[in-house]
Amino acid sequence: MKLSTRGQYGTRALLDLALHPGEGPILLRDIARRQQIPLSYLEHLVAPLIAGGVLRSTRGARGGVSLTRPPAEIKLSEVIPLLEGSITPVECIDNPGVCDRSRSCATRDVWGEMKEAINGVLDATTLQDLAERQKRKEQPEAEMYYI
Amino acid sequence: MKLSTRGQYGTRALLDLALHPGEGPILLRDIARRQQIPLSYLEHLVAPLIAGGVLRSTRGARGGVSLTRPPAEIKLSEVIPLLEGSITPVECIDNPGVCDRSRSCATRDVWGEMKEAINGVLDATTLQDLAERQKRKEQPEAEMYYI
DNA sequence: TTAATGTTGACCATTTTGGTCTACAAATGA
DNA sequence: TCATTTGTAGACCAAAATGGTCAACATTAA
Repeated sequence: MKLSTRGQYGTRALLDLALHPGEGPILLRDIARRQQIPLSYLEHLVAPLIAGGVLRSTRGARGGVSLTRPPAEIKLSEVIPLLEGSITPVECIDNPGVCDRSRSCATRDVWGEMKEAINGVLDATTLQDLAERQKRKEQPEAEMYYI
Repeated sequence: MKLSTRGQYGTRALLDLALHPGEGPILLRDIARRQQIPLSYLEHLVAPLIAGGVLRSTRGARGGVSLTRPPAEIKLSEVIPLLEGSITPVECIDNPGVCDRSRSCATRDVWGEMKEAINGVLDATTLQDLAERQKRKEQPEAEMYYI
């Protein structure tokens, strides 16, 4: 039940973009540096995000990548499948035909509930939410003084 | 975010045992046949379940494996970690030291929520629950007549 | 036109997955 | 006691997934 580095890095890259709104295209090189992701690997991660309509790229000098929509309108439930493929814990949830037992399998029901639980978390989180949490973590003093 | 065959097969094997209560040791060979699991692979899956105190084995003629406790007292949240290792989506949840960024990483929070969501489903499901669901699936006619 | 970008695809080493096979240990029952 | 029936343990293996790197190329701004 692990998230691969594709999902982890890809999400970090998108959060990085959400933290730099209205600055025009952001260099992959800068995202890679700030998020500690190998540039040549990050290049592969942006491809499915562009294909999925989450990112737009600008080539050439002063190029880079930018979000196609405001961060508040991009949910992780949209983004993670682009990076990782379906989040289903077992193939037979999305595609019952892969197993004879699907119709009458009690364990399958549980894996279905698990998928819904995971999706619930991803669907409730936008890039805006991530960016706000991140900003809060970087100024912990502010609210601490008032406790 | 996939469950490996270890978790799938192991859970099916335990469900199989929960469906045969009070019959003494059950042959691995029979579990393997009913659950369509290669016997020589199943042998490897029972080892961690025995080590984890969920199964007891009896060697020799008339041997087999049996549950150490009533199915209602065995939750999937106990069993799945034995088969799959920790269910955490990313290592830094269980062990923050693996990543510099842990302390201030907003994405990490989301992976933590995801872990809790998954654990919630597993913790709410016992082998007894699975067995009951399974029996219901195998006699769908019964309640259908009264709808 | 050239330098600065992103794009694409080939390539690769390592790890994980999903097993098989063989030798062995223990218990039963004849 | 001995043959048979079980589970146990470990070595071994092929295939796939993971996590990259690298080089050639396409596009655009200055």
